[in-house]
Parts: sequence; structure tokens; C-alpha cells
Amino acid sequence: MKRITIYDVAKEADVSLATVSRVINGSEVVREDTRLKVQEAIEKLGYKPNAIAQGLALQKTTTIAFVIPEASFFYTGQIINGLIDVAKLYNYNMVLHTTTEGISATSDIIETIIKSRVDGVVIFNDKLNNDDIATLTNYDVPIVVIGNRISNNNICSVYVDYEALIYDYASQLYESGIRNMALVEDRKNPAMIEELYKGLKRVYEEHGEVFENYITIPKEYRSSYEYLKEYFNNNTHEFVFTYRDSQAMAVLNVAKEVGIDIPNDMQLVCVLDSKYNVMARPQISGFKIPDYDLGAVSMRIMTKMLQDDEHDSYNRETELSYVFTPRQTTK
Amino acid sequence: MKRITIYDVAKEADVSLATVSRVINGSEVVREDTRLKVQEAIEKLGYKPNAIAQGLALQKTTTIAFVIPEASFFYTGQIINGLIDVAKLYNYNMVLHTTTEGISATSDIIETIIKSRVDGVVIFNDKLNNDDIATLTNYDVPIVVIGNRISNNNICSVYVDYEALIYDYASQLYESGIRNMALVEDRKNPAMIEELYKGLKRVYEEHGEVFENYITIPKEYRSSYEYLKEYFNNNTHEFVFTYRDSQAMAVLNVAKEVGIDIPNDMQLVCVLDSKYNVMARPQISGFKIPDYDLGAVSMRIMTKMLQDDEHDSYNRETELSYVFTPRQTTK
DNA sequence: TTGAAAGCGCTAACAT
DNA sequence: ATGTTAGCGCTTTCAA
Repeated sequence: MKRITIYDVAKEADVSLATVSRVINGSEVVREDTRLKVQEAIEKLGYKPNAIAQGLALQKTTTIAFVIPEASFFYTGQIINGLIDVAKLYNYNMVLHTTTEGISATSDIIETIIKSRVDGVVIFNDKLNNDDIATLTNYDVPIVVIGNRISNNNICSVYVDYEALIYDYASQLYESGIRNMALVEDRKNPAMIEELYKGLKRVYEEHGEVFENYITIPKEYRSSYEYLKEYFNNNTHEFVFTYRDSQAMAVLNVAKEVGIDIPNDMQLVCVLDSKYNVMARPQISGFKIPDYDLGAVSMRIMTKMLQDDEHDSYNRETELSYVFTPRQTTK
Repeated sequence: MKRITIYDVAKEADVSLATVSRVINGSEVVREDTRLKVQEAIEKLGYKPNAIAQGLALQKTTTIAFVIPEASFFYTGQIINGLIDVAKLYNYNMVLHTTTEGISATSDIIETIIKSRVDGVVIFNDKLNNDDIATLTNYDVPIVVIGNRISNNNICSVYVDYEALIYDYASQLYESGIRNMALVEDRKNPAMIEELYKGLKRVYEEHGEVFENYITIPKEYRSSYEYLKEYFNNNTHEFVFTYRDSQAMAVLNVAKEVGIDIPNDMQLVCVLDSKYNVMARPQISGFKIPDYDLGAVSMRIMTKMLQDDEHDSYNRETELSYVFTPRQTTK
């Protein structure tokens, strides 16, 4: 099947290719009957404009690159949906790139992204360090970073302030007399955990104390569950925070086996809420993080960056809020 | 910052652009010292070849489109990872498209895909009907369909035979005397459920009976849990199948509340296994579906389709196998 | 209102 | 071994 081009349409409609181009792009200055003639030809030949050629001619691709850590779809899924929905609205395509632990893969990815001449890139907070971002900045591609508060001339960010989230919540706990809090992490979300850790630390520091119960699952353990089972045999806390549902469920399971009553002996909050928290028994309390919105807002900001060179129609840094949903693991 | 092109490099290195092109593409026929000269210029100017222009010139984009149902990242996440890993290996980019329920969105997506002149498209079994696929076929783009057994000249498929899976398993159950089986579904995966239903039906038919316990969560219920709670107050089964973990967990929760002992009064299998099945108590038995491989194999086949016009180095239809993992919800 | 022609950045014959 | 040149398919001045 021969590739049919704008020339073929032009010949078929007996006009110049410039006219066909005008019809395709909805130019106003084309007479109605010739427009019809051209459209018929397009229909007849089944012509589809070549986006690549358009990209070359226009110096833009209407494509946005999205970068996420590999295997993170469980928690980036909704972000991607938000991103895509808005992208569709504005007729942008999305190319997906994933960063892999180890190897100098990130620089390869940046390389690929630059070469592909996307109009913009959205990065979900991950192992891209500041150097990498600086590299991207060099190519003056508009960038939206999700998850980190960061911005400059051509970088915007959309994020949830985890540090404030946990600080506010834990402060109240502290005031109410709860001193023995702990944070469980499995090394999979260093950036987020760092935020949570800072918030918790601040609570204690403000009361002249030191936060110590930072429970890291050692690498040699196959699952959070296995380590926590050992851990909770010898330790006890009044209040435990986890970042993701899987760790919260692990804590729940372990508590039951070790004979810790939740929420009476120990309370539990999973920061990043999910539907699985609702299915657990007891149901796990958590913060509803607006993941879909993180994606949607990011893409909307991206479209604004793309349209508006003056940078005055949008905020460089956008903080989204969260809502605490108390369930059965908190009193 | 001025866009720098192959001409700039040529001038800088004092060679023709053809030579630069040769260096970029690793052509053998270029002398070592000029190669160095060119590479220095590239380095100095920070030149990155424009993939769009390359695409135009070469008539290929080294990009594969991937189409999935919206919001399905929970179960397509691993497939995507498989896809991407292999895509990276072969230096392919991935554009992501999602299909939305309702609206004639699918035709828009096909439109977009065709226009973007991707080298191939991978479709995860979804609402794309045969007409849509036929439309794609017209543009003779290589297509790999994941999940459906289907093939023709330029379509290959990679799938798990759910019908056989449940048939084999349920046959054994039947032989062992279990007659009262049920299938729970929440209308979210019609294609898969259809397969399971067929398998189950076949088991009963072969024994001159009729399979009747097809439990569909009515649309008006907010969650599987709410409906099942009513249901299991009035009904009971020896063996329940669900497709996804969320329904299995709902069954588990309901059973506990209604006083059904799992696995003694009722057994439970979640066809599509997940890590949450392991975290549930009792742990839910399930079939390990090779989701990562579904993606990886699909992309590998795609690369073969792209290289080999004779179509003789690969199978049109590839069936992947599954492994049953018994846990605590089965005896 | 329409057409002619230059140019977007690169590759690949074809010459040299 | 390197340079010249004709496309790849489209957009967009500039003329007519």
C-alpha cells in the first residue's frame, strides 16, 4: 500500500499542495468549494498527514515526554491517567521513559529525550538528581517536576508537602501525649521518606527531643513482613507511620501475630492511601493524596508553559493538598 | 540558545555534513582522524541529532505505540515494564495511548497513531473491536495484540489461555466432587471474564450440567464488597473464583463477617495473582500470570516483525503459561 | 484565494 | 575517504 502524501491529495483535487495544507490546518482563507474538493480527495485517498514531517516543518512535535522510575506503576498509575487525560484534551502525545536503578541510564534517557525533540518533559520525582535536571535545563525544554518542590526559568513543579503533612499530624499526636512514634520504610521511595523523616524530626526537635524510631527494612530481607516480624517481637510503639499500603499491611499482619492490638496497643497510618487500605481489616487510616490531580495539574501547567513565553499565567510551584481519612487503625 | 544542527558541526569540523552523518551513524568508512575531529566538534557544540529529521529521512521513527484501557495500570504495570525493558534494548521509544469507555475515542486514537507514523503498535486486549483492528491493518503497521488470540499477515498475538486455565483447574475440582462453584466479576474486565466463563461452562457441559453461578456486581453498587455482603448472606458456594485481587479480598472480608470459614466452608481462588494476595489473611491462592513476560515477549516479537519481512523467525501466536500458587484459601 | 518555492535537519545514492 | 545533491512530507512566506 503506497504511502499517500500531500502531493497525491493535491493532484487528486487539482490544487497545489499549499492549498491542501491550508485545508488540513483549517486556514480561513480558502474558498468553500475548493475546501470541499480537497476534503473529498483526502477522504477518497484516506490521507493522514505525516506528523513527523509536520514536526520537522513546525519545529515542534506536540509530544510530551514523561519520566518515571521503573516499576512504579502501582503508585504512578493515577498520575499517568491525569497526565494523559489532559494531554488528550490538548492533543498532545505522551512518550514514556523509565529510569532504572544503577547504570548511567538516566543520562541515556535524557539523551534520547533531547534527540526526540519533545515539546516538554514531565518528571515524576525520582532518582534524577540535580545534575541531570541541570542537563535538561541546558536544552531549554519546558520541564514540570512532580513531587519535588523545585523551579527556575523553565522548570515548574507540582507536589504534595509531605513534610508539612506529617509534621502537622504528628504535632497533634505529640500534644496529645503520644511520644513513641515510628516510621517504617523499605528503601523504595527515598525522596518521599526523606520528607516524612524531616517532618517527624522537626516535631521532636521542637520539644527538645530526638526522633529515633526510623525503621528501615534491611536489604537482605525479602519482604517488609519478614523483617517486621522480628522487629515487633522486640519493639513496640504507640504509633507507626508507613509510606505505602504494602508496608502498612505488613505491620497489620505482624501485629496480629505478635499479639499487638491495633489500634489499642498501637496505632497505624499509611501516608499514601490506596484502595487496599480499605480492604484491609482493620481498615487502615491514610492520607488521600491527589495523585490523579498531580498528573492533570502538571500537564495543564505544561500546556501553559508551552503557550505562554512570559510565564505569567501560571505558578512556578503548585502545592496540592491532602485529606486525612481516619479508619480503624487510629483512635 | 540556538538550535545546533548537523551543518554547524560540519562547519566546525571543516567537513561536509555527509561525513558528520557517517560519524553519527557509526559508518565504517570514515578515517580515524576525521572521525575524531568530528566527534570533538559534536562534543564542543553539544550537538544532538534531531530524531524527527532522521525519522523523516529514514521513513521510520523507532517508536512503538502502546494502547491500553485507561486506568488499568494496576494490572498493566508489569506488562508495560516488560515492554519498556525490551524496547530500550532495541532503542525503541514508546508512546502511550489509552482508550476511554464511550465516545468514539478509539477512532481518534487510531487516527493519532497513524499520523504519528510509529513503526509498530502493541495493543493490550481491550475495547478495540475487530473493526478498529481492521482499520489499523489497512495501514500495514505491524501489530502485536496482548491478551487475545488473534493473528494475520501483520498481526501477532501473545496471550494466556484463561479458558484453558480455569477449565483444567475446575475440571479437577469437579472430579473431586466439588459441584457448587461460582465466578465473581465486577464488569471491569469483560474480555477476561468471558474466557473464564467459557471455561467453567465447558466443565459443567461435559458433565451434562449447566454452570449457573455467575455473580456479577450490579452497577449500582459502589464496591464489590457491598454487594457481596448481601449476596453471601443468602447464598453459599463450595468454591469461588474471582479475576482480580480486589474482588478476592472483598470475598474474604465478607466471608469472615457472614461467618463463612475459608477454606473449610468455602474455597477461594483469585485468577490474577498479585502481591496483595500474599498480604491478605488468609493468604489467597492464585495463578501467577507472567505479566512482565507478556510485555517483554510482545516487544521482542515486534522487533522481529520489524526486521524480518519474511515473517519466518517468529510465531504469529504465542501462548504463555501460568503457574498455580496454592495458599491458604484452598485446601 | 491560490500557487511557487524555500526551508525544517537528516540520510543515502552517486560522484569524486 | 569524503563531498554533492536529491529527496523525506509538510508549513509558510512571498507573489500572483
